[in-house]
Amino acid sequence: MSDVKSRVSEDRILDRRSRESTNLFTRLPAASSASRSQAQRCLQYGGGLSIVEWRTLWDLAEAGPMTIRDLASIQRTDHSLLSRALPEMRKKAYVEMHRDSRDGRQTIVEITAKGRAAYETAAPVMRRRREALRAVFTEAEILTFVGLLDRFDSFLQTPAEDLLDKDRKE
Amino acid sequence: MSDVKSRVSEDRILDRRSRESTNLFTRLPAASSASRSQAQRCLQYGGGLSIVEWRTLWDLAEAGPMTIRDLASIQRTDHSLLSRALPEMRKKAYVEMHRDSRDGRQTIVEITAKGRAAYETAAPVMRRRREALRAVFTEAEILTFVGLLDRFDSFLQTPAEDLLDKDRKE
DNA sequence: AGAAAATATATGACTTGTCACGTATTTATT
DNA sequence: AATAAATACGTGACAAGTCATATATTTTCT
Repeated sequence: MSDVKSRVSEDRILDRRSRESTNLFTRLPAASSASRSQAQRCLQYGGGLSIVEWRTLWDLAEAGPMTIRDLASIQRTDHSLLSRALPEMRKKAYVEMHRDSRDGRQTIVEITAKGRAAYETAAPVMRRRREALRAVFTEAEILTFVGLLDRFDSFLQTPAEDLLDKDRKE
Repeated sequence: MSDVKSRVSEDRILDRRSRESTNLFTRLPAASSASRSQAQRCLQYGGGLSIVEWRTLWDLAEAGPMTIRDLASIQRTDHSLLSRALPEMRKKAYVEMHRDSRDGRQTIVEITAKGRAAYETAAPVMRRRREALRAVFTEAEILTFVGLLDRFDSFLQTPAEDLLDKDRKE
């Protein structure tokens, strides 16, 4: 809808937009934001968890207690995001946290009964969403997609200096 | 690097991580964030523009003056992001803004000489980055990638209700 | 023309996410 | 054992992005 302008845009604008539509550096953030929005709306239907809360409860419910570092690694996000979200989740009694006795640096996070209840309210909604996605992409297409993302990720981990000093090879 | 743990993670954690690695809803935000970080580091080398500033100057330099709505459409982002960034850019004298005389709702944004200079400082760095990406993906692979993103995007525009009430078809 | 609907922009409140840096603890080195 | 290096986490500061809502201006409909 929003693409169809009632007023005629000038060609230079349309050209620019069309050109940018193949720019992965533009497309990925856009897709990611849209995905986040859709997830937030789904979670509204499933009890009102935030995305971070949902992901955390999901991981804990499926894989059991783990450290903040493990959660961040599974969710492919920064530990600080969890570090900030977890105290709030503990306040809501979704999780319990305690220092690891074998490694005093680590915090073990564990889901509570109330956390599991919240998870089970959201889970059917989120499962439907995943099923709906599987109706759009075949298994093979998902693997292609993921393979491209793997390669894109590894490109993104190239330090900026290496990208830019392509002449200065040692 | 961060994937290789010196301490042995339990299998349940590794299994969970591996399972989640094919979850597009996890992978896309991760790739997008990594892309943003890399861009920010590149822009540090190219004069210190923010991402929003860079995208805006790029569009204005390449396609000429346009409205906020046009910029948002090209950048596939929310207009409010631009709405907030532009006054700051005007203060830095990167852009000029004036009301459209033909449509008093619209604001026409135009690049200044100083804005163009900032653009030209950043542009070679960002061009190198795009070239580096083209060394990783063939033209055909990019098109495949973009095609998958198109389909993912259109899935994401499905309203949450439609996803969830798949039984209740009218 | 006048009322109603649509559009463009601004703004407050919020979420997700990064980075840099500090502290505590553990592991590695000498 | 003592020191150095690495690791886990917490936290401040900030960027990017969304949504809802308000306001001004056009457009459309009657």
